[in-house]
Amino acid sequence: MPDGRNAQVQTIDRAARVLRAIASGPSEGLRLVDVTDGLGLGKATAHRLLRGLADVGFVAFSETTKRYALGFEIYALGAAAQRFRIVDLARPALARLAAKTRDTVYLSVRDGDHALCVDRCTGEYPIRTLTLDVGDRRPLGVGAGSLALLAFQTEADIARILRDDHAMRAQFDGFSSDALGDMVRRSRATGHAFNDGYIVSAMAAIGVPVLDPDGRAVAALSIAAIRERMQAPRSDELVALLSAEAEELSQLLTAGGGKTLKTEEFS
Amino acid sequence: MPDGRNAQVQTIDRAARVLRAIASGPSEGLRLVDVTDGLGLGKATAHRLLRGLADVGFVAFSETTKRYALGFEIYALGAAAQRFRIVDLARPALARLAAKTRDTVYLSVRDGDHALCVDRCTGEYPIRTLTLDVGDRRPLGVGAGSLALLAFQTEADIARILRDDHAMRAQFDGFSSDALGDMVRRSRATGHAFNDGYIVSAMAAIGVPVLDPDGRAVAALSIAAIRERMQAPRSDELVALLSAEAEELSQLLTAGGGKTLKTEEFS
DNA sequence: AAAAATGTTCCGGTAAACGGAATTTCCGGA
DNA sequence: TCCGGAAATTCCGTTTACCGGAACATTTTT
Repeated sequence: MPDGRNAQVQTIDRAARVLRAIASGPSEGLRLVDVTDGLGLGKATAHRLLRGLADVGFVAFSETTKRYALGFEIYALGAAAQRFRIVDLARPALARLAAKTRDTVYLSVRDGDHALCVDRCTGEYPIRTLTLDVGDRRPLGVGAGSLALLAFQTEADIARILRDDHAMRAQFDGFSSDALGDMVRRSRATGHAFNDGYIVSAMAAIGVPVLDPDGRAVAALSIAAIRERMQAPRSDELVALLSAEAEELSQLLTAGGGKTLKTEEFS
Repeated sequence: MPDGRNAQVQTIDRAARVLRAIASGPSEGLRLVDVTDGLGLGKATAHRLLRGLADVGFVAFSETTKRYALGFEIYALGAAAQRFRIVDLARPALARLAAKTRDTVYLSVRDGDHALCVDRCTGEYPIRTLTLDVGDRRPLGVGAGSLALLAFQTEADIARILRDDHAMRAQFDGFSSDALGDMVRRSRATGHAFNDGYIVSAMAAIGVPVLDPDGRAVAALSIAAIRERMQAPRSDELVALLSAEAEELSQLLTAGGGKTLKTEEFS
């Protein structure tokens, strides 16, 4: 189940489900029945939604094949979500890290007071530690990547988050304001975050921030593995590898930041 | 006005407007009032829609700044719209062509029986010919890019389109099935489409197909200018430039096509 | 501290969505 | 070419989910 809660506005919830179904379907598109069966909607309802989505350009309908695919407007909206441009830029780095270390590598960005996992790359080591799925959120500070993000926000922000966000960390053990404050301090000192089995005891993770020119974290690279693979000599190598890629990413971001691809406006 | 008709499903129509408003707003996001004022919605209505969109991850809400920005789900959907990957791949080519020729360059893809303009790059020549906006649709065959797309579909498809789509070409002069059939034949023979003022009399355009390995057009590059700039010696150069870029793009597509970026599934 | 602007919630009326069923279109097989 | 089944589309009476004015809360400005 993607997100537990559902439906403040029924139509939006359903439309979103439809779009996700189409997105995860074959590239030639879905037929009406595929949507109805997949989502348990009535034919009439699904049809009405699809037509509505087609009217606004979110899906494209092929008269000849009777199939629905994602439309250009969705692509254009996605391209306008500049905050996530880093996913494209970082993908090669993730792939390199996963290949070199054989472990699982994550990319997270800040989303409000949460860390949002926006990409993941799996290495070929046989024991996999898939703690996070793409799209998952964690309170800032909980997890290596999340901690790296938190530790390199502004001091004021960190203070506020430590103070106010206690509730959203309640379900995790060992993330009281004080404990987390210590972790933040250590992370700032060393330049990287270390999660030694705080969440899942058999595994550990390292996170490093991707900094903007002001030294604020705009993203975090992290790597997770079973604890045996995160011990002394290897962990240092991993920190070095991550830091190097993060540094390179920072430069890519500031370099490419200026010449923001300006797709012509609609509206 | 983006698309003339509106509202099969009111909520979807409104939600789409909201998303577009956010997309074309500042990157720090829009406030509730910005949305209400911009779209003429009531406060309660806009608020409900925004919350619904936030619930499904289409917008992200910052508690601290009270601003709404595009959410990760929209980005993920956009990235899943593989058909439009070509836009990113082609952008450098468009930029090069616009710089070299100083004219306006377009990228179009087939969308049903229409050509859909998916990107545009403006050269610095003082007389600009902005016939197409990004997002605009033209019946297949009407316009240089559109004609290039049509001419390199399968023979059966071309025949059907010539036969059946007369109605959608009615508002354009000189695009009867016979006339268009001739244009198609000429385009197939020469490898490029030429539009010598058929639509707007003072201007002309050249289009070339971007072919897949089977020789089917998946996109078209086109360039438009006032007719004076589209005469004999220069037009040949333009055809050569366009063809070269189109060829390169074809190879990029087939090369990059295999290793499709597989972002992990949500479900 | 008051005032203005913005954000959030409430709630009854009603338009808009719902969905079962009828109709039409499409497609594969004989 | 015709037929039968599956899918797509439309119809329409029912009802629910959305609407939006207004009250309330919060934030920002003066």
